[in-house]
Amino acid sequence: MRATRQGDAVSAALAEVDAFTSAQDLHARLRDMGQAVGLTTVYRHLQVLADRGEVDVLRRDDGETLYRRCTTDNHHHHLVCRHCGRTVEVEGPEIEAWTDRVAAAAGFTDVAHTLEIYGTCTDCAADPG
Amino acid sequence: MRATRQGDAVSAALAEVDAFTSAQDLHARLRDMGQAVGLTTVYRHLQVLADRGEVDVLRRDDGETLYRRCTTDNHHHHLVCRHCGRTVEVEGPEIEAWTDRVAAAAGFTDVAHTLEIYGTCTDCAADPG
DNA sequence: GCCGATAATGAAAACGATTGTCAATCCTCC
DNA sequence: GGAGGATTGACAATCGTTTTCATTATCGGC
Repeated sequence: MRATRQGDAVSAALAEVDAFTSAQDLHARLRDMGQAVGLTTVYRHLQVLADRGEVDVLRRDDGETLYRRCTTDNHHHHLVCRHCGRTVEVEGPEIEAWTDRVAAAAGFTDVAHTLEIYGTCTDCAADPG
Repeated sequence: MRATRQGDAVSAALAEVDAFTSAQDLHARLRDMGQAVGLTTVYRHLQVLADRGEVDVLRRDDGETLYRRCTTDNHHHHLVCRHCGRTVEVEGPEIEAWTDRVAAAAGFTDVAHTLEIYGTCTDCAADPG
């Protein structure tokens, strides 16, 4: 992919945000930064980054898709604040072992899993605004 | 909620399907059964059943929402065939303990989690058509 | 068994996130 | 400094889902 102002801007915006963020939110954030990028283009870059495994993808209950640049390349899960989106990455080898064991017991192959933990972070618990 | 032909039909259709099923799929299934129910009505009943905890809800990667009448009322997870939707319910007390422990360590409160396991069931592995 | 209040239905329109279209624009390599 | 091909972005289209609202059906009271 070519280096473009828009691509760089999307990557930079992602790097600045710790929380899981939607495409629309990033679009607005870029506009506010004076780095306006078309919404379509934001979606496109997010898709490419997701395909490459450079961002993690999460789907909110209401259907909006959230993206986040994670710090580790290892398989991990997320502890996500349901108010502000702030996220802690967690690893749990015992979880992987458990899911593999359960799936094998049922005769399932080609196994993958999704696990996300939702809660209220300390900041949001202190300031429920 | 009043007893209606449509409500009964939706519940009956759900009872007949083992797999996680979409609203649109149920709608078509009902029509084929000669028990046609408006799509809007199917959505409405599914929403009510989901709110009551009588059906479990799952979101597919493409955004479609899937529903399933589960056999246990206990908190459990799903081992879902990504080809046919056939589902095995699994419980994992150690998972609950782990997520609670991890969340507490990070200071998160009001914790919940989602965990689904996806794979290929024995039937679909035998007949990849 | 009938009636009326009111809940349920469903066709069509609205909605919202996302994706496709396509002409204009921008990189990159020569 | 082009030429050529990828990238952009305004707009329209898509698709699952929800809302609207006039019509229909249910059920408690008579």
